[in-house]
Amino acid sequence: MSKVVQLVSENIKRLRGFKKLSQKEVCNASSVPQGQYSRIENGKVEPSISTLEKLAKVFEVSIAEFFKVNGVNEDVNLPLLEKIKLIDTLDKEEQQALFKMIDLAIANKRMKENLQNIIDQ
Amino acid sequence: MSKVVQLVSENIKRLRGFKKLSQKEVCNASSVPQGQYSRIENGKVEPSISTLEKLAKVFEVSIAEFFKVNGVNEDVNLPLLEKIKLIDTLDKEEQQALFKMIDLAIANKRMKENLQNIIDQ
DNA sequence: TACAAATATACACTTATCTGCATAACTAAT
DNA sequence: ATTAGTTATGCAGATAAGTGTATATTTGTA
Repeated sequence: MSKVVQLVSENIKRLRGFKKLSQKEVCNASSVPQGQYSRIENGKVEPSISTLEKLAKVFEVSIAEFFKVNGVNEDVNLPLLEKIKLIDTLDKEEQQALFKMIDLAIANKRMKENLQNIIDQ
Repeated sequence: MSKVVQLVSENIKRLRGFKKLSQKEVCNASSVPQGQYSRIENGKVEPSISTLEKLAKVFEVSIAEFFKVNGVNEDVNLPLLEKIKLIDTLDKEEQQALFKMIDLAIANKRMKENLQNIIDQ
């Protein structure tokens, strides 16, 4: 199997692990037979675009995700938009934690502004 | 044909135009028969990963490019985007602090995944 | 160890892409 | 209008993915 097919299969396996789903669950949600899905995760076949489409829907990602190399350090100083995409891939809990901090920082800023206004009066 | 296949075919056609190549030239360089290539550009078939791989090489792009809308990946969480815009209104120091935490969360996730991959092997 | 769930494999069959080749349809320029 | 270049379409055979069903095989756990 080609390097790319290997990459796709690894990404699919990784995404399933990330979503904490069994093959059966993915297959029920995507209507891809479990046997075929197993072959895909093991790089035994080249999944068609149609199949990738079904799986991307279940994993809630773009098909492009399947072809991305998740290099280790290539996202240290990404532009803001890239960060947003990455936050999307985090666990719900971690997302919530980040949101709380963001909200806190914003609320804090607003409070400062309000205090300043009062003082200025 | 599905929306995605249409997208892929449009992207391929766009890339060929961008490179100012004829179908024949692309086909010579990729060893994809011209007839088949024409069908791909017109969304008559779902190109396989192998075929996309050959074409990506000629166009000097990642296969992921074929699945991007307007050449840009725009599957972003919109409410999150709004929050990020608010970050823009913060002080530089607070922005940096938040970004550090975001990077930390992302790095942490990457580490977990890598560990998981090692365990899975 | 034994049992159950999850995953991998087997087989027959269907369907679709891929290929090679041929040729039609379209485009542009002389 | 004719020619040359480009793109679209047709067809038959080869190859490979998809499906359904069944069954090994592995993994986790009591």
